[in-house]
Amino acid sequence: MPRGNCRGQGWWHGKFQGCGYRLTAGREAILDILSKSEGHLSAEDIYIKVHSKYPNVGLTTIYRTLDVLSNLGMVSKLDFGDRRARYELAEGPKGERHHHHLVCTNCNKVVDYTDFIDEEVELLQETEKGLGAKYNFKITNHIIQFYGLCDKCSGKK
Amino acid sequence: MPRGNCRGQGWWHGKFQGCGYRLTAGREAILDILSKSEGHLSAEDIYIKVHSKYPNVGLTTIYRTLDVLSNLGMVSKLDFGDRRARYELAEGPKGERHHHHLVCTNCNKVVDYTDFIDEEVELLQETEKGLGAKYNFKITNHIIQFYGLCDKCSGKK
DNA sequence: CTCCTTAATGGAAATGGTTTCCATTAACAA
DNA sequence: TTGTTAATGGAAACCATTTCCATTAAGGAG
Repeated sequence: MPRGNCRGQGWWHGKFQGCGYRLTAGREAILDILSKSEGHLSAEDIYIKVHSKYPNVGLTTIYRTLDVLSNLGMVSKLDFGDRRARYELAEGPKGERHHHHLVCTNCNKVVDYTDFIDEEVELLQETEKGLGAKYNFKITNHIIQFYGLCDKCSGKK
Repeated sequence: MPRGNCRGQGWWHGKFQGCGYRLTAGREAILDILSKSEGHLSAEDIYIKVHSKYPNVGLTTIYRTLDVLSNLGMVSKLDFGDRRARYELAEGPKGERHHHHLVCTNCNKVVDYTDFIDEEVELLQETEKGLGAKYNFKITNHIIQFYGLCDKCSGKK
């Protein structure tokens, strides 16, 4: 029962119902936390933050909701190599804070960069459109990441 | 002891020693399998293939070697959402078979695409150079993935 | 507003890919 | 050939994530 092929324009209050999802306290709590937090939160990070405000929301719901949001394209699920998924709000393609990631494969340090984003976004939108048409995909999200060694780690022998 | 900041040009026979890594039968076996296989292999896939030829290579070594190769930028570690890492040889940035991925978030189907790759590669190389300089990263690898619903999955309600 | 269908929930238990441990082996520089 | 130490493999541990299932509640129908 994939319902991710439903893409609204506005913000989530309407987005959910329009897609057949129910709007619950837990889901609102998670979106609330996500929109107020900077950085790349793990499911547990989110659980702790949500739990302090809504103690009756369980970890399982966190995972389930993040999965839904991810499928809807509202949240990006990221892997920085530290053995747990990280999540962040996916702004619209022209969103102000749109960025990609630079990851150190040694210490797992992550740099959010916004340089070159404009050119990237332009190309990605074309690519997305072209790929969607050619392969019949309804694309909701994308990920770009560069991997390497950061300043400190590349110095060490 | 990060040694990934060592990037040779040639192929792996020399690449290893130059970086201080030892060239062992297991490592050769894994590279051999990887270079002869199409597709996105899991650690276990590789283990099975390697094991049939070199029965004394253990799964642990597979993981360790893939990690080394990944840090060297010779192998890309991928996440398609099926709960296990996938690996493939990372050709040079201008390699013939260079491609990126389109992933269905419902059935985990993966499409390798090469469309738009030229433009992408060009932009990515500039970006890589710029980012490397600005943030002092020695970049060895990158990943681009589009997520959405494939033909079949977007039809279902 | 009330009823009813069924999506959503949460806590506990299970899962399983990946890592850790450690004694043993072997790569390769001297 | 020898010595140093990286590399190995098998078993056990790890732990993020999923599955189970009985219970709750969202929201459309009347």
